[in-house]
Amino acid sequence: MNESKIRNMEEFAAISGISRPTVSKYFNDPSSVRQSTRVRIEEALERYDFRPNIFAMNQNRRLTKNIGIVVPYLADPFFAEIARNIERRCIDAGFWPILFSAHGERKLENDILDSLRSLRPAGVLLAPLGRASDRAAVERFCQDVPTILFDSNIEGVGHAFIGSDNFQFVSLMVDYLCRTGEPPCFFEMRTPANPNANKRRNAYIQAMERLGHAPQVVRAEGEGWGFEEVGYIEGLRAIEQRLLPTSTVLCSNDRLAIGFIAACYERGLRVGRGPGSALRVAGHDDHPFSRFTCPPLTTVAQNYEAISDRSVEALFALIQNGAPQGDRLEVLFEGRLVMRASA
Amino acid sequence: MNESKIRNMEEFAAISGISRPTVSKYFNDPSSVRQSTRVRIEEALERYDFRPNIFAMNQNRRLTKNIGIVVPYLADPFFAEIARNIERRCIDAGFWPILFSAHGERKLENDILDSLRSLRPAGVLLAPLGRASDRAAVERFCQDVPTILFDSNIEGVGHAFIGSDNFQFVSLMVDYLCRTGEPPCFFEMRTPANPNANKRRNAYIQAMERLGHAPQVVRAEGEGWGFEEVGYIEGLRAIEQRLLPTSTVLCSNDRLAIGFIAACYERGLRVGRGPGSALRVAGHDDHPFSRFTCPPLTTVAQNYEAISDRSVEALFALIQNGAPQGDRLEVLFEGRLVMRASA
DNA sequence: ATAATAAATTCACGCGCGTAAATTTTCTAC
DNA sequence: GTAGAAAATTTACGCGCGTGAATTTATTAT
Repeated sequence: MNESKIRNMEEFAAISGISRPTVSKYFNDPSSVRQSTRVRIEEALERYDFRPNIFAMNQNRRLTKNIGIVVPYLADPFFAEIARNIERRCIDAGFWPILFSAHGERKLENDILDSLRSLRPAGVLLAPLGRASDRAAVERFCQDVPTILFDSNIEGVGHAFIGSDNFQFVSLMVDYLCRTGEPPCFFEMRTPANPNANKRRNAYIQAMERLGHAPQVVRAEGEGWGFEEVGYIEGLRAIEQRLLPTSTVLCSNDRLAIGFIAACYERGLRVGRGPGSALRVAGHDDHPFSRFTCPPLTTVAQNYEAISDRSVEALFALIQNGAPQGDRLEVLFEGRLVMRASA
Repeated sequence: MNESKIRNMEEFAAISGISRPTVSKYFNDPSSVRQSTRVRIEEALERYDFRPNIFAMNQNRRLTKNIGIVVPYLADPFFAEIARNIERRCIDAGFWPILFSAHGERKLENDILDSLRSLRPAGVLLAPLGRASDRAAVERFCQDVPTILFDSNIEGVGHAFIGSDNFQFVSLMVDYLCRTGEPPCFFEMRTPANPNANKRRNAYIQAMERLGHAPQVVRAEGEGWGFEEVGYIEGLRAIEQRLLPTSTVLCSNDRLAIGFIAACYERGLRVGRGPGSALRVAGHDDHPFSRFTCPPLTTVAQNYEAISDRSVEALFALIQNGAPQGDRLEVLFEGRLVMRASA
């Protein structure tokens, strides 16, 4: 490879014997130029490895190839995994994904939306904070930028929502738990950050009533995104103060369950479904760490890949075709029961 | 606030009654203009909320305000936490951090460096993959872009390295374990992805010999960044095949230990330091999840904040003063023993 | 071979801002 | 009040590329 002293597209066009506008066309869509031209450009490309200046490109294009990915809390491996999937799809489609985390903070989420706006992205995939989100701000943003919401819904905001069917998740698990033992109580945070939590509680109540059992919700105090910590602290308290009405505990999500199991262990309560076990514990999400709790956590698995794939797909459609004609798209994926040793 | 129909700096300069070049100066450094001018600009800014076009800014500036942050594996909450700290510092200093994860893949790391180059960043904070990194590629990159390596060192590459003192980590733990019970064997991956692992093994051997014990290394098979999985699978195998020469196991890192503890639990081996415990298990790093294993994991805590702070500090110095005169800076922070129930 | 069509090229302008040089205004000190 | 310094302004150019209109060249059909 010749040393690349190519400074701009002008020079590159010169040495490859093609006009600059044609080269420009090539970089925006290689298939838009004649085959013979394309070959010549690509040959020159191998010898000189030139890349157009991103800033100049983005300045002049009506729409950039940027795609924003916003998650509420990146220290949660669940979002890291989803972000990874999404990133890959975007890159494969020739886009430039940029990842942001709100780190659980409302102000940061708003700042991110502001930054994103000035990046003039082709589209944005947004998993909002939920309750902590600034609904008005998100709404304004979605009016300016094609945005798909995922994981956590804000009713009526954004051009589509892709997530999980929380009702199906919870009834699946409640059915299973009732079928195999004592009906569960429901362990959740009193003021959950995520709107999915509310859906899950309601689904729990509904499922229990359907089966003819009395629903019993145990509420943990605590704020923020340190769910394991809350599950642990409040698990200890629940055990000590005998707040658990049953010996089967269905946690609103796996991270709470991870903390709760740690509390059980510390208090010498054996978790599991076998004889000699004091307590059954289950969760939702199939968090990456759920396989490594002691005992491994029985849970309902989110369909990570389906969610990320479908979100990206919806965004691409939105970018190409503009806002859809009909209603706001909502896709909810079903979960899969993952039976492990904890319940 | 008046509706912002401001389309560019020209218009904004006009309505605020200041010349465009002066406004430009203001945005590059508000303190570089006269106080009275600054006030006038900021008043206009409140009424019209104009923001300069990022792409046009970056195109013409010698150096952008972008700072690249590259981590090897974002699904590891350790890196998510560090990234968060770094992001915040950069924003506070008026920079624009952009986060990338190599997701454990060499090709992706190289791609990221390529992308980063075209972003013309003021500087980059890079936690390389380690063994899987393309040394030559990273080296070339560091020659073009001011780069600080952190967490994982590549000898001689980059303008500085900020990390942890693995020797101190391990001797701290070995001392503790020997002082309070049987000397530990060392559980690690046979071909660790991270160069820190090699340092830790050597440190273990050295520490044991210093104390007059025979070092015993147990090697786990397995590749990649799914450390918990490896720890679990190989933990099961080690227990079944009675490969553990002692009843105290020092894991190379916490994620391995998390998997190992899960294996112990499954095999009915009680982990802990009390009577009735079959095995003591310890790790290194104080991974965010280590507090929630069963039992909670005894470990050596990385100084997350010191590492991220010092890295950012070193990068800013590098950006301002250019390459330093003397040797490549290497800063190693000491760890803190965190005694929990597992050992 | 010629006409009709498609692709490539040339030409020209614009995007929004950085920045340097020259000039004017404002500030500071005496 | 004036000289000198400092800040602001004016002027002018350039960054690297997108893009549209007009023109030329290449391709395909007749």
